Amino acid sequence: MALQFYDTRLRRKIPFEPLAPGTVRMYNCGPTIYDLAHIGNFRAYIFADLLRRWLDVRGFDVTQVMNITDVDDKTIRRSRNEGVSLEDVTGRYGLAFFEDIDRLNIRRATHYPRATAHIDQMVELVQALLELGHAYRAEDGSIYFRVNSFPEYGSLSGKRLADLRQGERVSDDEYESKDDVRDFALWKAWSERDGDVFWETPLGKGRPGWHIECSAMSMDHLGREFDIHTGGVDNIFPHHENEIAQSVCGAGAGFARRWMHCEFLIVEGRKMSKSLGNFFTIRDLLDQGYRPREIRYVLAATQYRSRLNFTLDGLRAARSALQRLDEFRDDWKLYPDGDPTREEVEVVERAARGFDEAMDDDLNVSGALSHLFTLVRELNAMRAEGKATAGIVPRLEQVWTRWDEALGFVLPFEEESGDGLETGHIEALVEQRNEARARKDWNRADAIREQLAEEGIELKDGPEGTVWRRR
RNA sequence: GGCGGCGUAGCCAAGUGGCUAAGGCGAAGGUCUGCAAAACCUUUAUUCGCCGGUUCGAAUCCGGCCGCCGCCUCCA
Repeated sequence: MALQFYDTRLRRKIPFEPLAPGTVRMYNCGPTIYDLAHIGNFRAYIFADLLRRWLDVRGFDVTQVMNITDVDDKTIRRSRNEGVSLEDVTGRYGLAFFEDIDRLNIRRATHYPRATAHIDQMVELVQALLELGHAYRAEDGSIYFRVNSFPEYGSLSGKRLADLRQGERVSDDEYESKDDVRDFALWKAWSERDGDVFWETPLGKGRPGWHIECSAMSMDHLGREFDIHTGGVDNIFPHHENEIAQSVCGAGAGFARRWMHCEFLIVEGRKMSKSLGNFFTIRDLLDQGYRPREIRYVLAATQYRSRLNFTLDGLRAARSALQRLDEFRDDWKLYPDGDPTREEVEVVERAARGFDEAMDDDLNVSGALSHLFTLVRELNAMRAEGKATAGIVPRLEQVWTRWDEALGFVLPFEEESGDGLETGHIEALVEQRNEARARKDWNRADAIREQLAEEGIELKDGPEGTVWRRR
């Protein structure tokens, strides 16, 4: 089966063919850095990461752009509430964001453009929209996009322009000067509330609207037309709908070829919210003793278009599952010499194929994992029967590495395995202990085991020998 | 009101017309073992919210019902 992804606009899976063979240009809606991101946000970033990784594995040359929103209502409000500068707030939470994505083993995107560094591009786009008659300046000096000027408006979300009249909750005085409640801000004229956050531009004194940054930055870094645009389902309307309108009208091009959106997550079966006390940041979970790798596993293991039920139980289950993978890797060391058997080769190749097919089919990570775990079980069973051979290990290692490239949690993270102890030193002690055990000198053997335990090394005695692992 | 989604074993979660309904966690047995710790193996849904229908054949398609949920102007 060929590589295919679900397209939000078409509402079905379609084969993936990039605009330029062999290269993919992708834009991901990124964080607004006004506070710590929560696990719901990270599900979206993990989704983008899984997509990017799979395209990497599939041999595409990927240019990945994720925006950083560093000026909007929320960042401004926060800086005012704290009485600090906007840069203070965005600097702090921008740093936290990168710390968190590193911890979660999310690959760095090619570019992380910031809104405040692209004011010129936004101004240009708004000017073009004004000239083309798609935008107008309202009494308050703000500039709005005229939704009526774009007949295709609503095609992504499946909303018809005429239906959008309904929810007229226009009580907010912010909207008073718009011609039509459905119109949205491209440029916000400076107001008291903005304090010292403003730019003097040909459009006047003010700041950009939220939607315009993604249009300007994606086109700046990826061109007027690119392959994939991702985000959370909540971005479909109005954010992405507005992006399309601005971009297509302003640049006269197709903008994003396809749209992919990741579902929400809920926590313990309920919507995540601060009032329910089920609101988690990455740091909250780390403080409770959960590991980044376990968080990544949970966020990745459910197919991105399904709603994910995030539970602490699930994190514990992830720990057990990951431990099973680690044990399996350790056990390769014990496979007796010999050429790979036909059966072994079949087990490995079937799993390798199954994994690829599942991932090719709209990133079905759950399906891919089932093939991975089936391989673990089958090879373990063969080993228990003395039918596993060291001859299979090179191929196994190759496949395993590919799986880690794709998922990012198959091999242990560096930070969790390395502690500076010399391998030679450990193996010498293990050797000494086994000599002691052979002499039935249990005191000596136990002393060595304890010594190693204090250094964070765990021993596992089995019929084929002793393996050690860093805890 | 408009648009859309979901309901699969104790929990999480694939599968969306046809081999025996993936996989993980948990649980129960067993193996290994100087002790210990762990690990490994096996078993664990005659059935896919309920009721009808279409079909040679449905968890998968259609209709109805019950339950849960999302979006409808700045929330991943």
